[in-house]
Amino acid sequence: MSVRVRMAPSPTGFLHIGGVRTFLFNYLYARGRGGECLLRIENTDTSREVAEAVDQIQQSLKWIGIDWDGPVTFQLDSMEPAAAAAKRLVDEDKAYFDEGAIRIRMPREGVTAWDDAVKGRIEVQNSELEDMIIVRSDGRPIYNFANPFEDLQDGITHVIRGDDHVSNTPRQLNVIKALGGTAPVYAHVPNVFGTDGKKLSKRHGAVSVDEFRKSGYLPETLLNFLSLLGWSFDDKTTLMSRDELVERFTLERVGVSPATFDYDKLDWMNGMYLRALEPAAYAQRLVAFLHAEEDPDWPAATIEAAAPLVQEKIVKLGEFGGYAGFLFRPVPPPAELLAGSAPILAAVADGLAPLEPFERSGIEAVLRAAAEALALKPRDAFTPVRVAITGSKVSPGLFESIELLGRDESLARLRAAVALAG
RNA sequence: GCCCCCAUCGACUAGCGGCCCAGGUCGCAGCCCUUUCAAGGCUGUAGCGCGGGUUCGAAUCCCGCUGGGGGCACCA
Repeated sequence: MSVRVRMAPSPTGFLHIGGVRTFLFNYLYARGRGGECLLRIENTDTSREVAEAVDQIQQSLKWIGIDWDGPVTFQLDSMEPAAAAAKRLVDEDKAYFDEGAIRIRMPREGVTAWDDAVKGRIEVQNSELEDMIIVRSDGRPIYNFANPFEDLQDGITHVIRGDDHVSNTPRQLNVIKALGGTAPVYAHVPNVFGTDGKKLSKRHGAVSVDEFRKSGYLPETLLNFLSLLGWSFDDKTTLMSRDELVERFTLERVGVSPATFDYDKLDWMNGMYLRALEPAAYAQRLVAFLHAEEDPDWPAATIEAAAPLVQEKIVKLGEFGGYAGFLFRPVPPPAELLAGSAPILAAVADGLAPLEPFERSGIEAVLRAAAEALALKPRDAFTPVRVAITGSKVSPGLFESIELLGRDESLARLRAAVALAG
């Protein structure tokens, strides 16, 4: 039997990162076994909001690197056939009308059980199960009926979903039984929490794929990080590409207890991926990101030139502006950081004015000579220069920054700083 | 209230009866390197929720407790 799974997002706007983690497990499981991965939208209407959300969901999934097979399907489209199936159950006396709604007969004795691919065997006393409404009095099927009905229709072999569906499972199992179908394998993966042990939400930080993208996380980071939430390959491996994940993922190694989303570790990992990029690829991604999220007018050539200066330093592409924004706009230095440093600033300006060629090594020589002449430690001498040039005590390498800024602008900033330093 | 699930360093986890006075990664602290910040290198920090069993031996198995989470809709 070949594997077929489905990802079933609700079209509620943005794609939640916790949901993506669940989809990822579906995706990895199917792809690792040559199976199929379907995308089924669990919509209850066809409003414009839904259409937009569906669009968003697909874009987010594609961006992060999760693809699917066949056309996107919609739960709403199977409402009719599901209702018809419910009527058939009534004809077979497996269900009955109750005040206009249809209820399914649940077994009265014994247990309903299944071997969960993640949690192991789970049993529920049938006495706990009530005859559940499967179709409303207005004719619309209920989720707990429509969902397993569709899984049957779609030939789903493995239902990999969130922990919160565990208690729905015995009901759905009985629906499937009534419909005469074979139950898929169920795998309930643990939830993802925020740092306070509560469901991951906005107040913990970014939660939608879109937010992560806009902050400058790489899709490969998110994919790798998400895979490690509730799953591990072994006791040592942390960094894995999508192909490696596909090859290594198994449901057996999915954990049973909930995981906490650790933003610090995500940042670390993104830094790892960012630094591992070839300089050219890094520059290219940086340009695309900045033009889309920061300022489309920043010259690509300047960004590319600045890329190597920040690659080792920033952990998210969105941090670029904070480090290298001084290359694109004036940055008035805080006067208090320049107090008493007029001599070194002036000496550096005088030294740089005639420098030829205006390059890193020469610039460094000028700065070091100026520091030595004034008997200043490099650290003490360079700080005011850094502040004058970049507007901050924290910046990319000073010499490279000056070279990139160019002689005219550098001298202008240094001389303005001399005036400020008094 | 009833039902189900879960429980290893602050976080993600390895561990599936002896290899563990518990290993890796993030974080944190210190040191080195150093023009700032990072990166990198080194060292360190910290954990099997509690109580009973079973066993020659338990983080690993069983029971109870406590603590989390989820569910009990003509919601999805």
